[in-house]
Amino acid sequence: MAELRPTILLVEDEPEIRRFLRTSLGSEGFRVVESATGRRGSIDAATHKPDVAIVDLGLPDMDGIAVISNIRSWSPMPIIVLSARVLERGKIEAFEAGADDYVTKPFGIGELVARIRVALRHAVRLRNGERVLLLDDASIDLEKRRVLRGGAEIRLTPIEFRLVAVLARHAGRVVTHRQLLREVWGPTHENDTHYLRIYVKQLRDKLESDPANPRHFVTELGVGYRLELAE
Amino acid sequence: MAELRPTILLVEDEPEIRRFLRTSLGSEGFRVVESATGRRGSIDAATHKPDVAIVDLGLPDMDGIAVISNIRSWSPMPIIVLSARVLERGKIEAFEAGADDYVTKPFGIGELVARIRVALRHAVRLRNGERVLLLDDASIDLEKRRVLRGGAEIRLTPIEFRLVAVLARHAGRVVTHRQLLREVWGPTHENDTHYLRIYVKQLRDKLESDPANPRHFVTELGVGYRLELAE
DNA sequence: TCGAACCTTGACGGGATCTTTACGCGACGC
DNA sequence: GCGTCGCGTAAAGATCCCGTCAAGGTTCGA
Repeated sequence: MAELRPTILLVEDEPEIRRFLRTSLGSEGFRVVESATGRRGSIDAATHKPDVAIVDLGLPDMDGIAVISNIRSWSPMPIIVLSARVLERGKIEAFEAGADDYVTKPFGIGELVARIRVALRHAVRLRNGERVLLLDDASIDLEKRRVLRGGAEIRLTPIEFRLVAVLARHAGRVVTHRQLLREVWGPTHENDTHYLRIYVKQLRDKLESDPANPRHFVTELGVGYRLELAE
Repeated sequence: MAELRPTILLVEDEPEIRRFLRTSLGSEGFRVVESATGRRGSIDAATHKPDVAIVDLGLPDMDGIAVISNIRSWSPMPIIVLSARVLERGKIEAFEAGADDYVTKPFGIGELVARIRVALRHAVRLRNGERVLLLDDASIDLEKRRVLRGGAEIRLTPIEFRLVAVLARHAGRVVTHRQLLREVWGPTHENDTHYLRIYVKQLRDKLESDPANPRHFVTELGVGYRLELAE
């Protein structure tokens, strides 16, 4: 019969961390497949088709970024990055390569499990290719290009709409400043992160129930923004 | 007596898919007319005057795009495209040829039925079997090319009529400037957005109860126009 | 041949939208 | 404690887009 537990691929070279995660995640009800190198990780991702991949950035043979790009070239599976570096530009590179989330060592197992659960939820949503996004308070119909909030229609300007559209396409995943700017304003404005602050605020004002404490348009400090949909 | 069930023309070469859709759509209350080739499809569209046409893009004898152009040259009937290609190219071409909606294989029958219903809802069938669009104040008969308002007939010029027809086919969703210009004036006038302003105003003057505050011919700033039908 | 209906073209004003500039705040490192 | 960096906020200026009016120009039928 089919395996019911979600499968997690763990690409990590340090044996102690592997052992630690094997037992912790196992007791949380996950099935764990381990790869000690980037090369094996890329292969195991294809053969085991895990529900989530956890990739350490500090791999010996192959850069973790390469593993991410590799997986992302053929699969939309959620990828969570594990890294010791705190404010490294590796973080941004990881997101641009297609990572979904990022956990810095040392990390609490509770935090990691929570992020895995979030990633699994998103994956389910992605599979039905929903074209109507639900926020707590509002709904966004990408096809009809319409936004409703409490029954009333909200007007979005062209740029505002393009911005939600890009964020929505990567819903639940961080989109870097550069990516957003490139897709909305074009490659010539890749450095005008200022625009983002302005327009994200406008979207919050229009779509968040409490714009001062955004629950959906989440800022990832130093990296970019993430659109979190309703449960 | 007249057939009450909506008629659907299915232009599809693969027998299994035809059989699958014949039974599924039949049990949903539709009458299905089948054409195995593009050539026959173009003919059947004219003879059976279906309420909706479903066209597969991967036809053997004649490209599905050609079938769409063919139908669109003489009828505003809703056309839903069926295609295995994930590629954007075919999609865009289909829309530019005049398709109204797009479903990619493999598709759920539920999704297809929903889209058929949407396409049908745009036109209301009257007692005598005619299909007309209802605005608060006026009614538009696309087949007979007649517009009534408060019992009296309103004259639309050829271009005005083509413009409502295109908007009506996509009722409820935005149609871009480019698309409108291409379908009404032809590809050589894709940039003359000025025409649209003029003719949209004329349509508003003729069909809106308060032309200064249009409720049906809605402008989407920087994007295009949208026709909003009565509830 | 003439006129009416229709389509095209140009000009202008107002408003929505985008861009630019400025400032406050908290986190962080020195 | 101080300066820097990234972010949020606010508001003014510039720009773009749309609606409107009106004057040619063309087509078509009377």
